[in-house]
Amino acid sequence: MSKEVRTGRRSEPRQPSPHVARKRTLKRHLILESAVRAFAARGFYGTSMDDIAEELHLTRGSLYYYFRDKEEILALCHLAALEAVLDAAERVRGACLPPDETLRRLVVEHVRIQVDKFHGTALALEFDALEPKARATVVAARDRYEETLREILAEGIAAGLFRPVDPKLATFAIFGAINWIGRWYRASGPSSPEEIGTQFAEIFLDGLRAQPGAAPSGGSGQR
Amino acid sequence: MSKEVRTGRRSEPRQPSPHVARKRTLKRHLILESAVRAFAARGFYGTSMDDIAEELHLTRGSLYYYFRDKEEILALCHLAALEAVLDAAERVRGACLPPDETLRRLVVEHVRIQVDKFHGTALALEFDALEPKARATVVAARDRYEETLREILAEGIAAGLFRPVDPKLATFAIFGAINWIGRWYRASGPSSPEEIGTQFAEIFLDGLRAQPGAAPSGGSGQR
DNA sequence: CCTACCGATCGGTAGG
DNA sequence: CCTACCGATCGGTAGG
Repeated sequence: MSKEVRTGRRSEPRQPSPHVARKRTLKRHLILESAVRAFAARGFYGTSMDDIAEELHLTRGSLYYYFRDKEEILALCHLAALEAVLDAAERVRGACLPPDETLRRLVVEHVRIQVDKFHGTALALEFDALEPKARATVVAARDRYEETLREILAEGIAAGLFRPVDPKLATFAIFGAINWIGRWYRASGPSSPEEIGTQFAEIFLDGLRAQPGAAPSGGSGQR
Repeated sequence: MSKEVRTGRRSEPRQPSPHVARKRTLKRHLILESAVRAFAARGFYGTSMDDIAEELHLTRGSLYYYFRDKEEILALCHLAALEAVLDAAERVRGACLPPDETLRRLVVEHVRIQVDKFHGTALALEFDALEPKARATVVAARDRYEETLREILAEGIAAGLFRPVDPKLATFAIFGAINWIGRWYRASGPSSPEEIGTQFAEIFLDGLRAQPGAAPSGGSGQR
């Protein structure tokens, strides 16, 4: 918060009152939410600043009071999404569960965050549109998350719990399936985010093929 | 205009010579290939007609001799990709193999087509940009392909070869993983399209989890 | 007369 | 936070 200098008797222009700063932060949140919706629907280049401003009953120009430019809004959308899944990954890993259960929970959490908070398109936005510096920041956060997933897979392989797949390709497959959700998911559809996450985790963990020992249809009573 | 006056008994203006028509068809192919590359790299809205024309040493205006507008180009890119994977699906299904092997081959073929012929982004383009009629055509072809995949899954489930997953969600998972390839694949990377397709098929068919009966690391001599 | 374009510019709209 | 604009660039089309 207030770093060092008390505002003292004179209001410094750099230091708005807490009340004003809070209002500004809230508005920034609203704008980013509107932007995520628009970007998810029509992509970065297909979304105008008017699109983002419109549903907040603002005009295009006002957005530049809150954000430097369109790219900054895109970068912050990405970073918010990545922060959310990185938090989820830390929480899930903190539980110190076996790699398969860790993976299952992370997939479910990631799907839930992606769908509920980012309209299915959290990490699927085009950060190629960002200038090098902002892109580097976003890519670094994305790489941290991908690395977390690869670690979980590597641990599972080392423990003999997972087959010796290529952790990179497996990570891309999982990411792809989750990031693609935004292209087909509709809130009015038959599947809830929880059902999607649970099914996806099941497919990635156990595959489509029935276990050789399992009965085709009648329960084997294993569980 | 003098519509009624025939120019003589030969050379109808509507019917160009076969040689000229062929040249035109070839040129159209070249333009579509350029467009796919550009759309894959920067998306539909991020690509200008100049971008598409540039690498063919044409000017923007010349494209309008070959195509009505930018949307038609996007629609034809989609349809070419869908035609390719639909052909592959027909070929693979024609072999009358068990559902698991059919699925494996189709995933490998789809990945190969997607990467080699469409720069990883064959079915991942934004057809929301199309006007209703063109979009309906593209969506119909895409639905036909998705339906094919769902049928393979349903047959496998009916045969007891696949676990009773939701065929729709499983199809979306497979599509997502494949359509996401364009976001990370680089020809200079370590994995060939064939390796990617093979690994993806393996992950979807058998999952990440090691079989209960299989040895963690030492070969069981099964194969 | 037709083909395959070009140079220039149209009306609109983007980010800022 | 809006109105009034800018430099540039967009998709698309004119005449030759």
